[in-house]
Amino acid sequence: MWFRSDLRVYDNPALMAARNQGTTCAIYFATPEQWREHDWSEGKISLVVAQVEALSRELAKLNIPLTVLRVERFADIPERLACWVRECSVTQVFFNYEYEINESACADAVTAMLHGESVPAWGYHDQCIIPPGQIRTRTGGVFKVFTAFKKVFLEQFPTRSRGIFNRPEMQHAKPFKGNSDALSEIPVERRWRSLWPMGENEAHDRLNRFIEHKINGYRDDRDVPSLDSTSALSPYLTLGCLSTTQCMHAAMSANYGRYQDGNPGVLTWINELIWREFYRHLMFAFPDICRYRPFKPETDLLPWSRDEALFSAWKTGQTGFPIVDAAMRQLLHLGWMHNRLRMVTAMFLTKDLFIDWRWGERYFMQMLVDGDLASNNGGWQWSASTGVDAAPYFRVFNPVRQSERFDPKGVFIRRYLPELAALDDRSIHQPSAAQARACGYPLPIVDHRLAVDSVKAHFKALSLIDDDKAMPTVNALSVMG
DNA sequence: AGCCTGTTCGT
DNA sequence: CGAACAGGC
Ligand SMILES: Cc1cc2nc3c(=O)[nH]c(=O)nc-3n(C[C@H](O)[C@H](O)[C@H](O)COP(=O)(O)OP(=O)(O)OC[C@H]3O[C@@H](n4cnc5c(N)ncnc54)[C@H](O)[C@@H]3O)c2cc1C
Repeated sequence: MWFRSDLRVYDNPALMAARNQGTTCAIYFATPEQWREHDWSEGKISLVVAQVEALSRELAKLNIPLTVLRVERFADIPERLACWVRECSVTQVFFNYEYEINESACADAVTAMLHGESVPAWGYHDQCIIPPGQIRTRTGGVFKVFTAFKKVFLEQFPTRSRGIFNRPEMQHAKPFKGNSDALSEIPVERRWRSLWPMGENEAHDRLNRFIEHKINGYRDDRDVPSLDSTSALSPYLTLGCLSTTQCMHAAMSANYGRYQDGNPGVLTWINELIWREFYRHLMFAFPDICRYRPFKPETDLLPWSRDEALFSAWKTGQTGFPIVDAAMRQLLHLGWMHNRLRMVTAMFLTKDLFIDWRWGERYFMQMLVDGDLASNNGGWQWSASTGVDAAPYFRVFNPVRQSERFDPKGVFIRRYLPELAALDDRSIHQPSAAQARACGYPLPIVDHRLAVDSVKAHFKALSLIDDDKAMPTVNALSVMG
């Protein structure tokens, strides 16, 4: 069994298939250089190391030895894997598919290399509730609108989704001794492990606690960051400590097994799981997502700003907009940010500062413990209005309005911006110049109104190009300035 | 899962 | 003078 971002023994299709074929051993490749190239955060790397350690203990209980090898890049994997296969006399290899281009190319190269050794390699779909590519429009196309995708997803859920797999049965004896020493060479930070304790049991506990205590209120509370009312399961899902299939079934169990009607909290949470599913299916269909291409190609013509000073103020939480700054400091502190605030901060970067969404996408990836290409790219292209089913360009968030709506008493702002704690509930969303000075807090780095007017003009110029195909692109752009 | 502005109707 | 709604971006 070749493990990647599917670091669990429960509900693991490839592991189950391997075990059904006979005596099983497991391997994991730590690829620090590749992780760096993929902008994995320090936190995510620390957590993956912790999770592989935890996995090796879980596998040991089943008498399945785990070997951890360190190579720099994916390109080194096929040969090392083939070597290991020979050494251990492995006759078949099992793995779960990943849909990012480099990950899937790596699995293809592994399959080809092993084929040369007459060792078959079998891939399984584990990341999606319904395997990508299976949800189709009537004409066989790919859904680009979420609500349409969701409708068909729910219709086909009973027939196209797999059931949950149990943990495989214990083997009578370990074929050989495992070795995860290579993990100790990877530098990790303690902080992340205490913020996000790893282990499959931990993930299950958190899922159960969420279902027991929070899912009923999820519809009404999910948008209020100070309530901590969401599951915070995303880091566990990203590493594969838990599958979305397990989440789906857990949610249904709190709703008499139903997924289309009943408990509104459950239905809203399932809706979010389907967003994750939607973005993964899209990445499978459009792998160009991994090449920093926007869904709407014409938006590449927008004259995005390259202002490093503004970008830096955003990154460090010094924009002078309290809700934005509190959110960015939550990201720095936890390696995680509430969904509402991801939208607010992404919208602020791309619309108020008019900075290229790819800068933000990359920075999020470098900071998040739940960094996931499909969801992150989906979220950024939604916010930047460059995506399929994205926010229309004119539907711009006002950061102060968002703050008043979703943090009315400033509880969240005070948590991350203690320097503003003394301000009253009304002005904390938008301190006056005098208040800001007194608190040692920056003045707003942009005029929201002006910024919004200008960004709308840029997008409108684009739609002119789009409407009038006869007009050469370059001319339209130079007219716009 | 938007926000602003203007209008109309009621108090 | 506020709520409710419509329309534009
Ligand atoms: C700009 C931006 C960037 C994002 N980057 C990431 C990312 O790198 N990794 C990531 O996992 N999510 C990302 N998201 C989606 C979402 O913000 C997080 O999944 C969510 O905040 C995680 O918190 P939670 O586990 O408490 O979510 P819950 O509210 O408990 O939802 C449960 C699960 O559903 C999925 N989910 C929820 N909302 C979304 C969504 N909007 N899109 C896709 N999946 C969703 C997640 O897997 C989440 O763990 C991003 C969203 C935006 C707007």
